[in-house]
Amino acid sequence: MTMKHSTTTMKDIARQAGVSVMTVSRAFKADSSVNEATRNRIREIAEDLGYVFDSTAANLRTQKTNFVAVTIPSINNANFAETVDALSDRLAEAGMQVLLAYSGYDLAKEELLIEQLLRRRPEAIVVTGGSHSDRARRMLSNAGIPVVETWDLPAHPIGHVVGFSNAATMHGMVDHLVAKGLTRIGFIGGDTDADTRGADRRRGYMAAMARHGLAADRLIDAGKPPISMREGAVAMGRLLDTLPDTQAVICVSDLTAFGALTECQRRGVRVPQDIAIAGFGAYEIAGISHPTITTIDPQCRLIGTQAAEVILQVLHPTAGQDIAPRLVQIDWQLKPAQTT
Amino acid sequence: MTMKHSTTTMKDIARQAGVSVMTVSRAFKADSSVNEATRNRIREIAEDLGYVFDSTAANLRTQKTNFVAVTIPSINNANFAETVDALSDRLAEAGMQVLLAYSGYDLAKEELLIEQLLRRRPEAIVVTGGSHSDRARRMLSNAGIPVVETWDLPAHPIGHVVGFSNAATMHGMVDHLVAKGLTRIGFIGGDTDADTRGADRRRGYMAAMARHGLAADRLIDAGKPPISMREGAVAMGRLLDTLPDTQAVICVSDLTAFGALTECQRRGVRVPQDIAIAGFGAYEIAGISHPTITTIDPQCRLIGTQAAEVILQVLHPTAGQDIAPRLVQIDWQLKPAQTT
DNA sequence: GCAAGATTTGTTATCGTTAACATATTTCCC
DNA sequence: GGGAAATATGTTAACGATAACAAATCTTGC
Repeated sequence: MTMKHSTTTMKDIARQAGVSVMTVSRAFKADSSVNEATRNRIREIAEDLGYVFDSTAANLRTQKTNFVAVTIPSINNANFAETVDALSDRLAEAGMQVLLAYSGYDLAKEELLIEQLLRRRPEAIVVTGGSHSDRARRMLSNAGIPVVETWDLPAHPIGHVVGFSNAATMHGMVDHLVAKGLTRIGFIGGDTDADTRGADRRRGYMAAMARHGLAADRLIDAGKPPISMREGAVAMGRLLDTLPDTQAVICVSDLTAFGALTECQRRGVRVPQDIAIAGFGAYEIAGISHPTITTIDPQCRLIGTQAAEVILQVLHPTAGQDIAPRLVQIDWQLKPAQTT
Repeated sequence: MTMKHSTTTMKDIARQAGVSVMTVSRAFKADSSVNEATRNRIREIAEDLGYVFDSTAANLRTQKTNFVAVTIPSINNANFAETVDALSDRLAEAGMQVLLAYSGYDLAKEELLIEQLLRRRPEAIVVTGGSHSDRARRMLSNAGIPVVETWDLPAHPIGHVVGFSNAATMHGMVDHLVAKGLTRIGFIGGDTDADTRGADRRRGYMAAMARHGLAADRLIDAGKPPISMREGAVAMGRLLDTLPDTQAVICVSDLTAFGALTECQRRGVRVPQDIAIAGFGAYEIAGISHPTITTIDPQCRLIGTQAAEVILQVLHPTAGQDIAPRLVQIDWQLKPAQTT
């Protein structure tokens, strides 16, 4: 009720309740021994004064912050959003929160973020991908907390890994298309390595084509990440202009693929009869666009829950559990377009 | 280089540098007076020991945390993501970070989040919408920090407001459709008030129809939020089954509208010749789908920057500035579908 | 060369909470 | 009824940084 602007502390409550600060502190902990009457009186006074517990003090004293830091490349990406959502849900069950930051597909920015996050003393940190600046790697190694790299299988992991091979998914995709008798297969993706997972997919496409003895020379650069629908449409226009005999095109994501699809629709090019379109990510749109889009489901939510699981196991090891770095490989799945 | 697991503090650096802790503290502040040689030596030792500044301690001592708490209904929503992105960009310029939390369109969960966020002592808090539980309202009022409600124009604002009338946008949309000679106009949206902005849009549609003397009886319930593409497709199916003479349908968001569009495509119903489809949010898909979707641009990024602006003004008031609650009304824009 | 000011460094106390230990009070059983 | 165990509360110091003040050292001008 009271309209206090200066913050109320346990001291204020203690004074009013005629007890020590320690008793007030105990009154807010579930398991501590305080007389029920006293506890209720303290809680009432606290509510009355509009008291809000101060985590900053508790964090310092207990050396626990109860949150996990997470970096993702972009906040505006349904794939990462789902991973974070799943991670967050699982951690919440254990009373932990997520502190989210995003790098804008920029490793220098990521380094800065990691430093800022570590300053807040998270219990663990989850990063997207296996590529980081040297200093970022060093900071993560020295942080003394569990580190989980996700969405990738780094050649030299820093700590734990929950991910999959982006290149392998493209092998799966190329195999799928070749099995359908398609051979002139293109790829639409970014031109830089800023999106390392996108770049891995591009390399995977090239390797897979080579393995089939096919030319991987239908590569369309769609510019700097994030590459979304608009870029996909433009790139598809270029592909149709320059290499009209292309039979199939793999896009770095479903959003790009959908953009490409719309460009075909605008030009009267029939999909999949004239050209087949594949994407990545199992975004909602892949399953609902008309026609639907062949895609790879990287199991975004599973990545999140597994990352949470690793963190919880490492932070609260049950007897007989090893402390070795975990490597959780996620089984992605190819989801073919529904043929109508 | 050193692989310390127990955390290094300023004390360790001070000892090694032969100075007091205070000097170490100063060596990390840009403006403080420390001998250049000493500062460099301290910085080197810090780097060498893998020192990471401890914000939890600084936060407690200075009573400043340099972050702004933000709640949004869903992390997987491009509209809110853009607002947060813009907010975050602007705040970063002022050296502040964003702590993001999402409520899952649940006011009880929002209350819990707000409490958890306030415990971490943010400098300000930004919430989405103007509907909150009583306790949440009370906590926000008493927090003693700037509060900004966004994406809405609450009847009884808690503090500052940066938003627009969701109902008004639907008036604009209905006017637009009626001007095209369409009268049998439906609405696809949620069945509950959990998504308060969605509910406001529905009410806006009904009021606007009434104002034109038209029946607002073509309401299709698409279920509980979040309502996305799948729900839009299902709802459109129901609409076409039950009210096939409908001339236009307004959807609670562009994602829903796109889902509806695909259902029409699957059924061979021509858009916009047989039925016009409108959405909300100016999502990328509205401008790129084939055909494109008439939509309302709520200026997501502008909401974010303006919210940041309000916060910065209130936290660092320049001379002669009033301290009255700000009301920033955002000018949404109707973006008609491109007629081919 | 020396006082006055500028620069650099140190000392002490503190932010709000809680672990660890100490003490007071109650309960319970023989 | 007395003493051990259980329960309830208090005291002290600490987490790691920094504001405020104090002191030491270096400049500078005349």
